[in-house]
Amino acid sequence: MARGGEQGVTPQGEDFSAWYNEVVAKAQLVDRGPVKGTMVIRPYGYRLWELLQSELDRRITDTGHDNAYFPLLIPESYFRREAEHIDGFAPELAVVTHAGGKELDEPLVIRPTSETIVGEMMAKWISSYRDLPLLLNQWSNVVRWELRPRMFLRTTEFLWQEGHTAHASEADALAETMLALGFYTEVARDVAALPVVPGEKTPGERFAGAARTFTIEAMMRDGKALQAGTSHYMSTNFAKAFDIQYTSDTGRLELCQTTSWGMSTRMIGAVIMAHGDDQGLVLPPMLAPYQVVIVPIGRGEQLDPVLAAAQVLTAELRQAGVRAHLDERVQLSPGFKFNDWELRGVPLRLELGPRDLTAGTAVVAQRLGGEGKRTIPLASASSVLTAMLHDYQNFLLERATAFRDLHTVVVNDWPAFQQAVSTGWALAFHCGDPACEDDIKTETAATPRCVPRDGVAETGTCVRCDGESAYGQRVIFGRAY
RNA sequence: CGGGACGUAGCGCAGCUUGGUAGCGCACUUGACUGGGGGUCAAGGGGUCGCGGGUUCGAAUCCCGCCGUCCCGACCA
Repeated sequence: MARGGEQGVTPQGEDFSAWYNEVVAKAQLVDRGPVKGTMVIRPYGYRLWELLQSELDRRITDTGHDNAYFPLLIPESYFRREAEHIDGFAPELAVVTHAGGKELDEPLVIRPTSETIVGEMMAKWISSYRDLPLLLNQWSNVVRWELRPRMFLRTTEFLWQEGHTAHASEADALAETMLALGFYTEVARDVAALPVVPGEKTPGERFAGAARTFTIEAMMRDGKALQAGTSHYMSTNFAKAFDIQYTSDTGRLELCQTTSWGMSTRMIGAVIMAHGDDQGLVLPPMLAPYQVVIVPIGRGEQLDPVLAAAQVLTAELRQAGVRAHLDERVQLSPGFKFNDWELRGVPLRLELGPRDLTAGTAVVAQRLGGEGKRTIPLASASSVLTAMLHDYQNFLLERATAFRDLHTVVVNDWPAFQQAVSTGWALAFHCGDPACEDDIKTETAATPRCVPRDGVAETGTCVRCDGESAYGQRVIFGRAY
């Protein structure tokens, strides 16, 4: 077992699922709920979501979006108005048929997403081009009755942010779609230390009812892909279904162009699977509920001055903007606490004992990537730790980027493709035929993850069927969660 | 809904082949010693062995049925 500071390894293959479930439970992020696929998010796990939420919400509201709240229960008839939307969501809807002691005249759907009810209200709120753009966002919970739930990645109920906007022109709506994709790319990279690849979904992977679907794809430590955020351009599909219209400056009645975009608690699963190792969770400082944990050491009368100094230090660090936590649990040994906090992903640990106190120092250990333990002067603790947290955040991003690049292979033939998607991603030409996508999935379990946004314009023949490349560039294929 | 595994203390498991009235580790309680990498010793508390039926003097163990969970697929943020 690796000690703090050493490079951790993550179990591979079949052991990866077991490892993931164990980490989620041992780090005390969640418990299983009584209903299959639901999770009780514990305080430590919820704090991760809060920190992610605040970073994302700032970017959303700073760009002119307003938070609002729409009802959890949606009349079933709303879903029927957009044909593709209902087709896509029907199998996973949870429906309330009884309430108030009797059967309802019309069943109520527990929202799986809010396009329909937001669309209904947008139609009432928009009448002139002067009302556009309408930029709304909602923080909410949604329910989707998934066949195979998995903590954070695919729970029956999950928390998310859903943006819904209406625009006058296609160009404005597309710009909005890309703006949201940019929020996600930035939050993933700068907050979660995930080097995601933004790009467009192929037609077969599009959101039900969307004209174009964009995604950010993250690579997990077993080489699989995870869609960590998504942004949709709806064209006038929902505007037609819900009569979202405006009178233009030339007096003509026009349909709005709408968008929707979301990021969910799945992001926490991505962080666990992209950074974690056999010692447990690895958290980037920006997301860590506790960035520094102070473990006081000593017994009996020796402990009192240590505790007093630790309390002063904790206050100082908090003053300096560091999320510091003093572990005052008397019944546990220091060694136990070291392991406990490593398991829970805390970036830095500060050991403070009688020997340090007389020397005016403390011992720092970094969860990953450091050079073992380091002794620092107490007087400069806050500046040293702040710098270390900054470096550690960058280190995790660089490490994840190197991992992703190492497991992404440019391929031109089928054997190389099969090899690449068995351990990571393949960059390959594809014909765009859904039947060919299905064939590839049957053979390798890999699906097209996205057409990368920053891809190089290139042409070639399909890696599977030798047909003409459909996207003018290479497509990322990989197995996915 | 297919394919596989498993249900025994709060958690993780052994016992089942070859029936004899339940055990181990962790956790919990009390005390002492301890405390710089998951402490030691001592004493304790806690279980309708998933549910129902059958065979038997006797079932956690053998037989039949049911229920549930997890993993691999199909659905998906």
